[in-house]
Amino acid sequence: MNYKDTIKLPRTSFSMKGNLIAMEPETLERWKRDDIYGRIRKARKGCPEFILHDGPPYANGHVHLGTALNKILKDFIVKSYTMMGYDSPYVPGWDCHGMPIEHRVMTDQPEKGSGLDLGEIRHRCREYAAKYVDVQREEFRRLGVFGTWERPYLTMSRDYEAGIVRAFGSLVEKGYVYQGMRPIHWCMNCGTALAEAEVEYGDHTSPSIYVAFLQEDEAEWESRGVPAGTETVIWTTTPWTLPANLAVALSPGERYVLVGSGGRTFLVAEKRASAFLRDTGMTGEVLPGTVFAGNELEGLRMKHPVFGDRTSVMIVAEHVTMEDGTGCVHTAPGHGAEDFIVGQQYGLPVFSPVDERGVFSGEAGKYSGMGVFDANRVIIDDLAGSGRLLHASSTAHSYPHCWRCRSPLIFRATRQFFLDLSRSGLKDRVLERVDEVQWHPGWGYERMRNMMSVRPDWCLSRQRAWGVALPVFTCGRCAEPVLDQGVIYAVADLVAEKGSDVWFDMSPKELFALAGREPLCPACGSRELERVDDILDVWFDSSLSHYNVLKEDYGLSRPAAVYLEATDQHRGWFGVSMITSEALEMGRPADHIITHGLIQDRSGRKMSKSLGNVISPLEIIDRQGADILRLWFASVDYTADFRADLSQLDDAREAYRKLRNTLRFMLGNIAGMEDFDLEPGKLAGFDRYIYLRFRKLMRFCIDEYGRFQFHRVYRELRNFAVISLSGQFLDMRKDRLYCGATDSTESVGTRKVMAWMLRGLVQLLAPLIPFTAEEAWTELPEGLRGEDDSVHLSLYPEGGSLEESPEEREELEAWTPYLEARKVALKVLEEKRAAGEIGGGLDAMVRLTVPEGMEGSANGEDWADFLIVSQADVTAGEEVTVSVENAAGGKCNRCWRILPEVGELEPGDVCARCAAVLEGMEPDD
RNA sequence: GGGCCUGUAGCUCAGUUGGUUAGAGCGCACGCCUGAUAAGCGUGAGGUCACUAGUUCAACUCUAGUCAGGCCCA
Repeated sequence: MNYKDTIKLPRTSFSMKGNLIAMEPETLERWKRDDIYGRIRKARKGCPEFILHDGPPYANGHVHLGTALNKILKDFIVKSYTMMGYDSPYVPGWDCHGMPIEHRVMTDQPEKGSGLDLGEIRHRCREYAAKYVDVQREEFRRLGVFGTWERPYLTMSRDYEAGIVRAFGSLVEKGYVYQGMRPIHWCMNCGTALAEAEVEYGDHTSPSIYVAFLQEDEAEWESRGVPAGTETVIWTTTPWTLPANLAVALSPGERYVLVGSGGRTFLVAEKRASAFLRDTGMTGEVLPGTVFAGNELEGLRMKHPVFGDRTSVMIVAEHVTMEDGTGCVHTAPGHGAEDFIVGQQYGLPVFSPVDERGVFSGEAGKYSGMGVFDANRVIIDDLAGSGRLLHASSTAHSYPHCWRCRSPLIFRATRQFFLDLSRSGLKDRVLERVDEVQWHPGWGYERMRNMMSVRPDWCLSRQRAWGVALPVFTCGRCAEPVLDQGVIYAVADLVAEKGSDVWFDMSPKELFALAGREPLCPACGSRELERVDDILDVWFDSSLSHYNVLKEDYGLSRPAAVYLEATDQHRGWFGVSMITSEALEMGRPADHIITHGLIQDRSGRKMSKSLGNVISPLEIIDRQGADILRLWFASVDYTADFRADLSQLDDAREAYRKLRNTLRFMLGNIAGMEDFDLEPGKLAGFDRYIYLRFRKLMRFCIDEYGRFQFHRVYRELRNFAVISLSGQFLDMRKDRLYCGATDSTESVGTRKVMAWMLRGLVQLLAPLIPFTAEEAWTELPEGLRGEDDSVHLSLYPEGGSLEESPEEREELEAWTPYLEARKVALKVLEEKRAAGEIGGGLDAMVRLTVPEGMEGSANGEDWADFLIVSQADVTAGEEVTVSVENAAGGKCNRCWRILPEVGELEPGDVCARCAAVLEGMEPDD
């Protein structure tokens, strides 16, 4: 007879396959319709706050894998803390100003942006940024990330821009802002500064000259062991920068030697001596016995090669290489980035006697009025005339050009505005704040400290179009900067009303009028002021999110609990935020600063379009679903760089499948239950074990969520599902669930503990796979689910209720020998199976000996059930021994166990237990 | 060149204060079940713990260095 109709097989509408591609968008729709995020906010109102403050991604392009990782990690935190009972709002933001967008807008123009006026450029940039805010917003939502998507913060919003101006005013008021000089790429044809991204490198032919510097103060040279008359040789391809020469840089650790040639003595690096002779065509040799380390010559002075009345000083610099030239590097701080930095270290002035058209100014003496490239010839001739020139030729090399007009660029120092980090001990104060922050992982602290302590003053001004203007002026008469906080604050108010474009539309007179004053230069009394139309560095914009966003308007407060960004943001957003926060006297912006690694391809290389190794998160979502992507990210330790390979996705999918099937099986077996009131004390045998194990699991996962260790949560959940549930508990309980009497104490206990675990499991999974968890939650019987119709509204058990008592610990440990005995038995069963003596476990009868005291039962569990065999014969012995033979008796046609009584009862083809169950069933059951 | 970081089975991760034959899951191989079935169960094979020196009775774990890679600077 077929008894299939008399057993209770699992029944559920929770399908085996996820079909996430269809399900997720529906769930999103439902969340939107039900305003799930708004309801969470309401439900947690008044609870302790836990604010994760969003570092704004750049509003350009589609979401890539790294951005997705960042947002998903943030969502893990927000969702888990919400379920821990915190009020954890999430306000996403976007960084909207800046070069990449401006560059994009300009290159999209047929004529590379020529002909567009400033207002039009800014307008197009704004539209471009707005477009990508929309694009990315939808992509982020699709990931299942909860937040105020309908009201994010944008650095280009009027409020935010006004906040930038106001904060700038405050920094001016506190005296942090000053004007200084700094060299930048300059196009003398367009008369404009260029950002690095606008520079195109291409071939260019330049002069190539060797120039010998004469000593000054020969006695000092001799005291360092350098013979009088020794000439220091430099090599350069930009003769026109020689008038601005202030120093010669040597490598501190390299060896320098004297080369004798034609009766003269030259100082060059040992490694460059032969190349020097070869290139100049001179004959000569290294003079034996005299070697100097670069740093032994520091501070010596030379006569300036073109201006006899000026001097040049010997310095040492790390950037000096032995790849070309003489190892003695002509240094003009006004004409090179490295020269500028080393010049700052030596306190050299930033001398740049070249105007915006590339013409020498009055400071360039006899060259005044000449174009710099025209002056090359003249300078070379002068050097030849004075005997300073050792050799001249020309060389083709890679040289920076203007992206727009293609003409070669020059490096030219310009006036820039800086934030003074030494003012009021600002840097030291920031370092104190760094001490207050909890860094995850811990080395973030070292990194931030080291970076912050060597950080130079922050250059705030940029000669670009797309950003917030520095609200400052210069005097038309004396050229001094005019920084007026009163005007700045008045401008901020107007920006709040009309946006940051207003600056460019108003005259100095009108702008001062906002503060009720006439323009006036405090230095010279002139009323002729000029607007500075520089914009602020975009880092300044985003650094102020703590100031502009962590406030009541957004339902937030400061400091934030968490900042979470990739490790490159130590110098970026983390660093600049710490600076402005402290400069504005607002303390630290966040309690915890977490970093994640960067995403690379399988071999550790950066992902880039040109390498063709890019993995798109959007593609993964389209093909597999957001929960798979999220599970993938949950599985890795994000603190290290993440070598992403699509094959890892197979593993995430497998994990998902296993978790889903486990939920499905449990859902199927609790179908029809109404009473979910778990009484742990009444649980017996392995039910009790699994109960204690699950308590431990919950405790562990909630702790690890608290510590932002998602991959540990993932690992434990997955292992628990695979080993403890699927491999042990559920497998072991199939007989009872299917064939046992539904209303027996054992069946009821098993179902209750299973239902309880199911609910907990769905909750623990919710932050990681929010869509699937929600789907499972809706499948839970109402009595189990409780009042929350969304899993994301539900709360984890209080920490205290999960605390492990010593008794509980002991009780759990008591199971170890039984589980070990089970392992041994399974192994012997496998041997018999391999030998062809048995097939399934139910064919077997196991004889085992176990240590004294274990023979009665498997810790309250029937040994045969525990081993999933038909019969077990257990006796006390010295150690665990197992032998397996074919079970004797008849096969019960209902439960498939082989038992001796089968055939001796009525009906004749079932066991005693099944006979009794059948007896108790209603006829039409 | 500097600061910080990473390197344990094919993959993702554990390895507690240095202490017996380095663990797990997945994958793979083999087998079982056919009442979780495009499911479920079991067994097994996989690692000179990047490398080299040192400290120690003992090092994946400590020290120094090397190699490979990453980020930020220069």
